[in-house]
Amino acid sequence: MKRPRSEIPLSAASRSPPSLPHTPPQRLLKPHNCKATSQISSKKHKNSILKVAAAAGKTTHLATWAPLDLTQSELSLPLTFPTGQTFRWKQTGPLQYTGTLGPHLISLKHHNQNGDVYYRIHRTPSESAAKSALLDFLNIDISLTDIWAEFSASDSRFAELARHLKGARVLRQDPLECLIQFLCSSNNNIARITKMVDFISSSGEHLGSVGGFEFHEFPSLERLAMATEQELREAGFGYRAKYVTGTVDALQLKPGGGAEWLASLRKLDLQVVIDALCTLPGVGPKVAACIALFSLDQHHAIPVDTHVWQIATRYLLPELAGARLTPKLCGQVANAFVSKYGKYAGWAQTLLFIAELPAQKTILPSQFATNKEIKPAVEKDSEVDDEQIHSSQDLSWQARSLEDDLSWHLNR
DNA sequence: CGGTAACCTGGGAT
DNA sequence: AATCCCAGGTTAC
Repeated sequence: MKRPRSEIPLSAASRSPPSLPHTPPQRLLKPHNCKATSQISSKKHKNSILKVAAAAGKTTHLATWAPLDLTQSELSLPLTFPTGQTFRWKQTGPLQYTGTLGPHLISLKHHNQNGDVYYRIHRTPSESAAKSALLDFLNIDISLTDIWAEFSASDSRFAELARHLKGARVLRQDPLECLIQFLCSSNNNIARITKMVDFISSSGEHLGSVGGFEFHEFPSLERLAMATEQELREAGFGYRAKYVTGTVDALQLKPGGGAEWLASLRKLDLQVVIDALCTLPGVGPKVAACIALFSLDQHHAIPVDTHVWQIATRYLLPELAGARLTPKLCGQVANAFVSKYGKYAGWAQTLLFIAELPAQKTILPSQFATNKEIKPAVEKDSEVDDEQIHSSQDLSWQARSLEDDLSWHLNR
C-alpha cells in the first residue's frame, strides 16, 4: 500500500488540504521522458533548459530532464531507493523515483536505452542549490565502482552478486529526516513504515505532486514538536508514538539545536556516534547504525538485523549458526563485516542485504537461492545480462496494483 | 551484565 | 473464522 494518504493533519495550522489520490496532479507543462524517441516539439526542444515561473513567483520549474553524468553501474535507482534506506522517495514511473531534498522537489530516472541517470527539478528556490543538494544526497564523491572492486577482490561471492546487482548505492540523507524514518521502522513492516513516514511528512511544506503522489518538505524540528503522542497513536504509530515525541523533545533540548547536534555527529567516531544516538528514546543499536550509515558519513556502520544476521552466520561467522541474535553478537557481526570489507563495510553490507530481499532473489541466478525457500518457478541460467535484469525490474513494477498502474498512465 | 517478555498494528499463513 | 506469526527492534524486568 503505497498510495498517498489523505490523513488528519498533525496541526491544522500549516497544512495544505488532503490530496485526492485519484485526481491527476496539475502541471504547468506536460512531462516527457528522456528516451531518444520521445516526441518533443521542436520549439520547446530549442531551450533544453526551459524555465517557467511558478505560480508563487519565487520558485522555478526545470521543464526538462537533464543528464546527471552517472551510469547505472554507479547508481541503480531500483536498487537504491526502494530497498529500505529511505521511505520518502516514491516510484512515479517505470525506472523513475521522486522525492524531496530540503525545499527541492526532484525526480530521477534511468535513460530507457543506456540506463544513465537523468534528473528533473519540479520545484526549487534555487536550481544550483538543488543540483548540489542532489549530488550531495547521492554521495557522488564516492565511486561505487572503486570500492566494489576492493570488496570483490576479497570476496568472490560479493563479486558474483555485484555483477547482477550493479549500482546499489548508499545515500547521504538529512540526519533528522533519517532519524525519524528509522524510529518508525522498529519491529515494523515496509508498508506501515511508509504510511507513518508519510503522515509525519504531511506536516511539512507542500512542494507539489508527481505521479499522483503529494510531496512535502520534511518538517522542521519545531513543526515535528507540534505532534502529540496521542495524535501519533491515533495515526497508527503504536508504541512508536512516544519514541517520536520523546526523541523530538530530547533533540530540542540540545544546546545549539537538535539539527545542529545531529549534524555535528558526522565528524565523530562511529562508536561515539552510536552511543550518542542510543541516548534518544526508541533508538537502539540497529536504528543507530542505520542513521549513522545512511546520514552521518559512517561508512563502516553495520545495521545488524535478522537479514544481516543470516548473511553473517552463513558466510562470515559459521560458528555462530543457530545462535540467537543478541546485542553482544550484533557487535561481533559488525566487527566481522568491518574486518572483511574495511572502511566502507556498510556499503558492502548494503549490497549483501539487498541480495537477500525476495524481490532481488527472483532476478538472481538460482545459485544464490538460499536453502530455505527455493521457488523453482524462476529458473534462470547463470548468464543473466543487464537486459534481463531490466526486464525483471520492470516486471516488479508491473506487479504493483492495477490502481497504481492506471494512475500512472493517467497522469502522463 | 545477559537473557526474555511486552509493546502497537495489520497482513498473510495456518 | 480464530489464531498465530512476522515485520530491517527497543525497552523494561
